[in-house]
Amino acid sequence: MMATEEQQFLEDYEPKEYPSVALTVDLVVFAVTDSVLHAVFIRRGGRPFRGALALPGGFVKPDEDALHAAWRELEEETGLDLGRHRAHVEQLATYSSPERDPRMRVVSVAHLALLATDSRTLPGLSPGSDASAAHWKPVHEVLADEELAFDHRDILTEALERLAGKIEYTLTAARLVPEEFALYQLRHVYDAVWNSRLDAGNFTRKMTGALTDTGRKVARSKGAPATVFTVKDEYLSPPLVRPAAGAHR
Amino acid sequence: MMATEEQQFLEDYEPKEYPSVALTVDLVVFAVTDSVLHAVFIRRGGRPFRGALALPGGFVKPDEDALHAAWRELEEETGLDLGRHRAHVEQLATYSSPERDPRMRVVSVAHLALLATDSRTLPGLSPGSDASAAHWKPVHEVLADEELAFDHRDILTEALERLAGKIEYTLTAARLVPEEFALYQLRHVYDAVWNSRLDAGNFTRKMTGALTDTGRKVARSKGAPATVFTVKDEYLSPPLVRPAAGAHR
DNA sequence: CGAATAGTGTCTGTGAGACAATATATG
DNA sequence: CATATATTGTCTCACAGACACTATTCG
Repeated sequence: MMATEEQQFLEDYEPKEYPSVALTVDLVVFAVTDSVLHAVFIRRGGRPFRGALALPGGFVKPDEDALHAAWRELEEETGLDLGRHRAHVEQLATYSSPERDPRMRVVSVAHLALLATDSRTLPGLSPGSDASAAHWKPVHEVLADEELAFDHRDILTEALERLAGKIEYTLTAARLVPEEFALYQLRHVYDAVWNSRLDAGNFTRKMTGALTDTGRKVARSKGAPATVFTVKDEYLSPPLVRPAAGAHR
Repeated sequence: MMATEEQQFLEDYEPKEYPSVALTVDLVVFAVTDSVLHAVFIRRGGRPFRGALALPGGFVKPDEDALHAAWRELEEETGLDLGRHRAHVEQLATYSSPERDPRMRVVSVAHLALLATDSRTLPGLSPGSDASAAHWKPVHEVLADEELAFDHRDILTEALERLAGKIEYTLTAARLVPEEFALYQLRHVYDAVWNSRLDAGNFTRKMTGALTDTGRKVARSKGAPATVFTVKDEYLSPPLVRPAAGAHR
């Protein structure tokens, strides 16, 4: 029996010495303040790509899967208290070019992380031992002006496109806003991600179907008080349509 | 300088002995015949999961990325002449649970592959050295009746959902028919994937905007001859909406 | 009061979906 | 001619988007 299994093993995995790689996760951590989409970056101190911006990340440990590693790194690298920020983490894509890290073969499973904010202040990054100066930066400015290490520009771009697409047909945008929120907060998330100015009236009508009215109101600096909502349905039907700016790739 | 780099290396990659994994690709290969969606499976001869169906796959080599490995395995495991079938391959997701293969730590990057058919015959699988009895099976029947090895049921389900979602707003369905095709062929793809019966008239009107009329016609066994089209736009605007059956998840 | 904002009302155009009508092929 | 299919036409309903309007609050 044992011999059979061993034989079978060899049959399935022909090469006795199979290739092995180092497995990491990279994180695109998004949050929105004042209608501006921000992400967490780390300024690289050493080679390669010294001085460039990089995404937080780290190794996947032997006893965890990639998603678990992403959550752990999110906590370690950013020093965030994730319970307070109702984080959402999902897998994006895997980057496996043999040349993506000049030092060694590193395959990275990129993840998208969304943190809730009150629309005024970004989650505080209290640098832990790992966190070498992790800080928030406006995503669109970074993409326009900054050099990004490794293939992190590709990862960031893909993360942005994923988010922009996903909020069309889901209430994923609510992950970037407190559990109880006013419609203007949610609308600002859409504006930040889509670089748009959605009509407040139409937005109200289309969203309220998927939301629960708490009955409470919240005062703004000026104007009428806004109703406080919570999410009822995770999916939007019919979907919201992204206005012209780059709708198709 | 050399010392600095070494020092920096250690700074970035703290653990001297970083964890390593075996990296593989798994393939979900789809094709459509007579309005039925099929996929390629391999009946497992040995443990674990003896007798269960598995997806084709294999190791990612040291000098290639996952997508390249997927193309290579598609050729090797199925013995297909890919040029003839205008294959489309894209990354799906990465499966990294430490227990997904009881023998060792294997991380797999799942890929979706689409093969074009003339709607009558499936691409012939000429088993190469690797291909231990790879064969086509109807996807919905397999999901209903068969045991699937490892986490391949999850992978297959995710592939199906990805395809079903993607053909809503792209002409990805055209990857499953010849380069020049009649509308009924394309419609049969939608019916196979969505398990639907789309109205032929409405389908014609919505599709023709994204297609180029070749001017030629093709005769059917009965009825009027159908116009032959090619793809003009890769994206559908406005998108096609999937009818009720399982629209949301 | 004036300015700003929330939420509703209204109108118009587009298009989806159901189905009829017409044209074209086979046997 | 009977039947099957492609393609176009027609009608109705839903809704998106633009924008006006009302209500509510702050200074």
